[in-house]
Amino acid sequence: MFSVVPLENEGELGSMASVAGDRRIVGEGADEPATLGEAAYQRLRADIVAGALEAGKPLRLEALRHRYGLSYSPLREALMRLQSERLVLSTALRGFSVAPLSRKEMKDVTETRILIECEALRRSMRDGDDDWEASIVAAFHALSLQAERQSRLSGNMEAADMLAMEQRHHQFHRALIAHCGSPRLLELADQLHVETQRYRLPSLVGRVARTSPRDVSAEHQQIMDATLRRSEDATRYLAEHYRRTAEIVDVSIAWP
Amino acid sequence: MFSVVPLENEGELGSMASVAGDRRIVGEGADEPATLGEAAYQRLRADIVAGALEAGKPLRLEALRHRYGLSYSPLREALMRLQSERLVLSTALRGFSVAPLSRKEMKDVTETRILIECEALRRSMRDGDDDWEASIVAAFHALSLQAERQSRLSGNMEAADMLAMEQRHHQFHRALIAHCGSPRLLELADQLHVETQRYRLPSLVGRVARTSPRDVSAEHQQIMDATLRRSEDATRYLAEHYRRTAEIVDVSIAWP
DNA sequence: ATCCGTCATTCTTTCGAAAATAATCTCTTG
DNA sequence: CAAGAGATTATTTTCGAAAGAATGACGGAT
Repeated sequence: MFSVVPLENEGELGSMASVAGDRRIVGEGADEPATLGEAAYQRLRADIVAGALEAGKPLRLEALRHRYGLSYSPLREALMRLQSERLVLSTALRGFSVAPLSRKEMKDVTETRILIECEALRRSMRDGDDDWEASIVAAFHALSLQAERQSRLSGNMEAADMLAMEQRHHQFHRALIAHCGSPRLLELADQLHVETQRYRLPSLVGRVARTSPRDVSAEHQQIMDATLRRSEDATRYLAEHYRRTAEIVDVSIAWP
Repeated sequence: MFSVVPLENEGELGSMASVAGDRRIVGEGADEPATLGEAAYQRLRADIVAGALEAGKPLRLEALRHRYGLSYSPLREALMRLQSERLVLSTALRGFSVAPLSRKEMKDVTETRILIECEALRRSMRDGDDDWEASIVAAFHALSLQAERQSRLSGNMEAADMLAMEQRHHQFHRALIAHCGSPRLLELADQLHVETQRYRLPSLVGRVARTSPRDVSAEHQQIMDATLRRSEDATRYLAEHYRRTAEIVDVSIAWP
């Protein structure tokens, strides 16, 4: 059922979609997409974020059709959506291409993300209740456990571990801002998160990124503590956290 | 070539797309869309914003097909895009519908817009040059002229005038933030602007909105002056401006 | 009457062939 | 040898028929 034809560039990561396994309690969970268009969207998105579809390269319909075993319609729909999310570019009658990466773009995404998330964090701190605090602590703990395991098995950082780590990380950051009360802000944060992933993931898969003696856990701890005591410091730490990451990615990527 | 079938509800505004006439200097300008999908997107968007496609109502493909004289593919692509922009909702195998309007939504859009535009204004004030200032003054002047004309011909506020006014208004606000240096922020502002239009336009077309003795021009003047002297007041006035508008729309709409 | 299947109907989604357009190549001609 | 017209190929875009899913209606059993 999975015939992933390698589409021009050799996909060193393959299709990393469908992170969650097949556990399903009732009819709930990260269920598989009901429609082929949705599936196309998810797989394309995952492949772009993971770098399996190289930035800047054109996306030929025929190639995609073979790669994913789908017809034009669902593919075009997915590409249309991805275009709105800035992961794909398209020119009128000349088709689609993977949106290119650039220093400038990364800077813009990072700063916009800081703007959005700091505001969301501020509102969450203003209105957050006990459950909100609890979910932050929980997410932090889960993240710590994963990081612990990771550092013990250091050396062979596999793609699967990477993804697990990445998910915990995302969940922690989302927990922080979850109580902001604005669906729009949360959606924006998610979207910007995906875009930053494009920059972080590929630069981490190969090397173990031990270039800088950075204690990410400590930074998270700091953000959480400040958040729980509802201090405006939290937003400062958060901004710093994101800027530092961007800085490291910046120097570790071979820009085009 | 134009057979606009009225699709269930009687479109009292018809398709208000293609604001700019047919002037075209070289090959430039607000040219017509190169592809049917793009055309579908623009017309659907215009019709939703103007209220010609009623909020909450389902969008049956067959009806759209007749209304716009297009086939499924371009329509679905357009709807997919509009979904990403929150103008259209869709459920897996149950098709599309016009995104509903709600007090809560409007509040959220307004506040998010304030967040984005105030930041963009701040950055513009920090980095703006002489050309930037000049374009603001120009946009303000054009807006004033239009408002002048409008108030003289008061009483019969036609849809065309409404649109012209709306455009000048938008151009003024865009000029303020144009020099922020972040494409993303500008795009977000545009998107949020479209969403707020949905709330303002329908509530203005029928009545002349003389419910409140509001001097909008004065507010614009105030914002511009503060901006030109690079005062932080500008962002406060801007926020107030948007909140006041939201307030007025709120009381003048018969919420569902 | 209420609940549960079954069937018909309506609507969405998908497919791949056909049309339209861009890109590339060939063959002139100045 | 460059430049341009014309033909050829590659690719995107559009179409409408066909497949697939949801909704509603009907009828029988509880």
